[in-house]
Amino acid sequence: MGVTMDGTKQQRRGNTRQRIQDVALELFAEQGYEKTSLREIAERLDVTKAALYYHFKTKEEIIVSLFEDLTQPIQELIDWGQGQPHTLETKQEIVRRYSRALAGAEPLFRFMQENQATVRELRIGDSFKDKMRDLRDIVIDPESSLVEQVRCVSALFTLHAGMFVMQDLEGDFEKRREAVLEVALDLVRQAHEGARRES
Amino acid sequence: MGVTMDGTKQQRRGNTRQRIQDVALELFAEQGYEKTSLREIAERLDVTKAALYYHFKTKEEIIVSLFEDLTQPIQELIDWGQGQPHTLETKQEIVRRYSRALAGAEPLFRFMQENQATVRELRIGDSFKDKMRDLRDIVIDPESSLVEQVRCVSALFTLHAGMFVMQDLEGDFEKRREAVLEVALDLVRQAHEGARRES
Amino acid sequence: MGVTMDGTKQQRRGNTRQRIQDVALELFAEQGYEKTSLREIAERLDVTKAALYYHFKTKEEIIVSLFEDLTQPIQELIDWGQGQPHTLETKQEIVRRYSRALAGAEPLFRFMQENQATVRELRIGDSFKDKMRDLRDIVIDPESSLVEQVRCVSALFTLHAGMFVMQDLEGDFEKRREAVLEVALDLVRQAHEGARRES
Amino acid sequence: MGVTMDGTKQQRRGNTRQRIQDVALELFAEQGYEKTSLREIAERLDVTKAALYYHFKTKEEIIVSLFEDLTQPIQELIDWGQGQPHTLETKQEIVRRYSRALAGAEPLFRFMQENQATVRELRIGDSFKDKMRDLRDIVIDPESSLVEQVRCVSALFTLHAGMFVMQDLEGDFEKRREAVLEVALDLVRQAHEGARRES
DNA sequence: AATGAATGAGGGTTCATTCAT
DNA sequence: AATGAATGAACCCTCATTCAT
Repeated sequence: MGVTMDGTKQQRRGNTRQRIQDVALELFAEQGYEKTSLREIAERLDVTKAALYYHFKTKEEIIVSLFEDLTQPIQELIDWGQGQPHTLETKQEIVRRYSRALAGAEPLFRFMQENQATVRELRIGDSFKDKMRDLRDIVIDPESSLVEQVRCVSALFTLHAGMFVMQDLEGDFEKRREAVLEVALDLVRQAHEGARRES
Repeated sequence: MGVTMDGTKQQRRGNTRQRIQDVALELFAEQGYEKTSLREIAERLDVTKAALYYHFKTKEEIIVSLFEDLTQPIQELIDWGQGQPHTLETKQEIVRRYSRALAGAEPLFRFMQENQATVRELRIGDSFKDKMRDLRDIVIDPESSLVEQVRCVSALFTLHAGMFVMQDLEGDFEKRREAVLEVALDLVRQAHEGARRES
Repeated sequence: MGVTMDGTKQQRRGNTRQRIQDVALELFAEQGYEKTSLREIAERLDVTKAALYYHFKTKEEIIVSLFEDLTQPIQELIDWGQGQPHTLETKQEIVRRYSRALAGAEPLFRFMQENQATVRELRIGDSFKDKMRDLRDIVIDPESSLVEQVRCVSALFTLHAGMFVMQDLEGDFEKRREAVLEVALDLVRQAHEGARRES
Repeated sequence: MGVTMDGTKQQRRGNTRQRIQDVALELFAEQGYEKTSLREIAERLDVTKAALYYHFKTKEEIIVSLFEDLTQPIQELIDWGQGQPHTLETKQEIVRRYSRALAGAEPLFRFMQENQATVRELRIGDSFKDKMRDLRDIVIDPESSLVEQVRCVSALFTLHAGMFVMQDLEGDFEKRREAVLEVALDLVRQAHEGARRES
C-alpha cells in the first residue's frame, strides 16, 4: 500500500526522517532552537507531532542527529590534519578545507553560531567544543607566543564571520568566501612566520 | 522615606529595578533569554513575578533596558568616531576603545554573542545591527578592495572572539585582551596599507 | 498647596470621586465591567490605581455608587406611581417618565442592558430587578389575562430596545424616542382596554 | 475503535468536543463568558485545560463554535424569509418560527442577551448583528412610517423579552411563549395595517 | 509508519487589592 | 488626597511528551 510504480509516494513516505531533519534545520536556523516548536515542524510536514516521535525520541535528538550527520566532514578534516606534519602548508590546507566545510553545511553552522547559549546546554555542546579545539590545535603552534596563537584562532573565526556576519558587504557569496579565505590564510602565514622569528 | 544619601532615582525606588536588571543579565548570560523564566528571576530576588511587572512592562523590556543602558558606551564611541578623520590612527583608536567597551560590559556582550538568534527577533536586534554597521563603516575604507574590507571586519570580530571563545588559551584575561588587541590593530593597519597600495 | 485663585486646580482635585465615576461609567458602558480594569480607569484620570482606593473600597463599589446615583429618578418614579390610582392615564404617565429617565442616564442603562450577566452577580443585581418588578406591577393589571400582561412588559421592554438596539433605524435620537414612546403607549392602552373587555 | 453505530465524526472523536461545548455553554449562560475560566470547564469535564486546546484553538473559538452550530436555524429562517413575498402572512410566519428557534437554543440566546457587551467584542458580534438586521428587514416595511417600523422591531424584541425577562410572570414556559407570540403577531399585524393606511 | 487524544508542567501576563508613607 | 511598591491568585495559552490504536 502506498507503493507506486515510480515510487514517489513511497519516497515521500520512506524518507520522513530525512524530511524532518530538513525542515527542523531550516526552522532552527531561522528562528532558533527554543522558539521552534515540534508543532511547527509537524505542521510544515503535514504530519502530526506524534509522528516525529516515531523517528526521534526527543526534540534534542533531532538536533543531535543533524549535528552528527553534518559535522562529519569536520571530523574527517580533523582526522586528516592530525596525521599531517605541522607545516605551514598543512595549516593552510586545513583553513581551505574548513572554509569549504562551513559552506557545505551553512544552515547548521549558522545555527550553531547564533544559538551558542542553547547549544552549550545540549548534549552536542561539548562535542562541538572539542572539535573546535582539535582544529585549533592543528593550526596553532603551541610554542609560539600568545599573539601568534590569537592570530590563528582569529583566522578560524574570520571564516565564521565571513559566513554569518558579512552578508551586507559587496560581492556575492563566492567572492566573499574567497576574500575571507585570503585573509584567513594570511593570518595563518603571519602566525607561522612570527613563530619562526621568535625561536 | 526611601531618600538615600545621593538620592538617585534608582535608589529612592528601593533599587529593585536595578536588582532585577542585575539578576536578569546574569541569568540571561548564563542560560539564554528563553530558558530564563521570570519566575526564576523573581525567586532569586525573593519577590513575586508580579513585582517584576511593576518595573517592566514585559520580559522583553527587561532586556531592552539592559541593552540601552549598557550599550551607551558603544554609541558614544560611534559618535566620536564619526567626527574624526578616517586616518589609520582613528581606526586604531576605535579598535582600542571598542575592546575596552566590550570588556566593560562583558556579560551583556556575551549574551548578545551567544543568543544571536533570539536577539534578532527582539526589538533590540536591529538597533544592535545598526551599531555594528556604523562601527564597521568607520573602520572600513569603502573604496578599498573586498579583501581589505574583510580584514577590517575580521579585526572587529577578533575582538569578539577574544572575549568569548578564547577562554582556554593560556594567560589571564588582561594578557589575552592585549594579545587580541594587538592582532586586531595589526589587521587594521594591514587593511589601511593595502588600501593605499591599491590606489 | 494646589489651591489657586480661580479654583480650577482645586476643583479638578476636589471632585476626583466624581471624575472616577464619569470615566468608569464611560468605560464600563463601552467595554463592559470585567473588561475594564482599574488600571485603565486610573490611567485615563492620570492618577494611580491606589488613588481609586481612597475613594472607593472596591471595584464593585464604583459601579454600585453609579447605580445608586443614577437610578434615583427611577426610584422616585416608582414611589410616585405607587401612590397613584391604577388608571390608564397613570400607566401611560409612568411610561412617559420612564422613557425620559432612560434617556437621562443612557450610559448606565446601556451598561445594565449589555452586562446583565455581570450585573446579576453584583450586589446591585437584585435591587435592579426589584425596581423593574415594581415598575411592571404599576403598569400591569394583575387580574388581566397573561396576554395583556405580556403587552405591558413588552411596552417597557420596547423602551429599552429603543434606547439600545434601534440605532440604525432612520431618524435622530429624539425622533426615535418619540416613535418608541408612541408604540409603548399604544401597547399599554391596548392592555388596558383588553383587560376591561375581559371583566 | 471509536466508531459508533451512527459513526458521526463527533462521536468517533470520543465526543469530548461535544462535551466541552455543552459544559461551556452551560457555564457561559450561567456566569457569563469572562467569568467562566477554562480551568472551570476542564474541571467539570475532568480533563486538563490542555485537553481543551486540543479541540479548540482559543477560548473564543469555543463560543464561536457554539454560535455557529446553534445559530444555524436562524440563518435558515432568514434564507427562507428572504425568498418569500413581503406579505403579512410571511412576516407572521417569521415571527412564529423565530419564537420556536429561540426556544430551541435557549441557553445560547440567553447568553447572547445577557452578555451583549462581551459578544460585541467577540468575532461573532458582527455576524449576530447582521442576522438580527436581516431578520428585521424581512419583517419591516421600509416605506412605512418610523412608528410602524418600531412596532416591528418591538415585536421581535418582545420575543426576546419573553424568553429571558418574564420568568416571574404566571404560567409555565409554554403558556408564556404562546402569550408572547400572540402579542408579537399582533404588533406585526398592526404595523402591516398601519403601513397600508399610510399609503 | 503514523494518528488522535490527552497530560503535566510551565510560560508570560493581568488583575484587584493592600499598605506604609 | 494620593503614591510607590508589592502581592497572590488567576488568567489564557503552549510545550514536549506519551500511549493506545
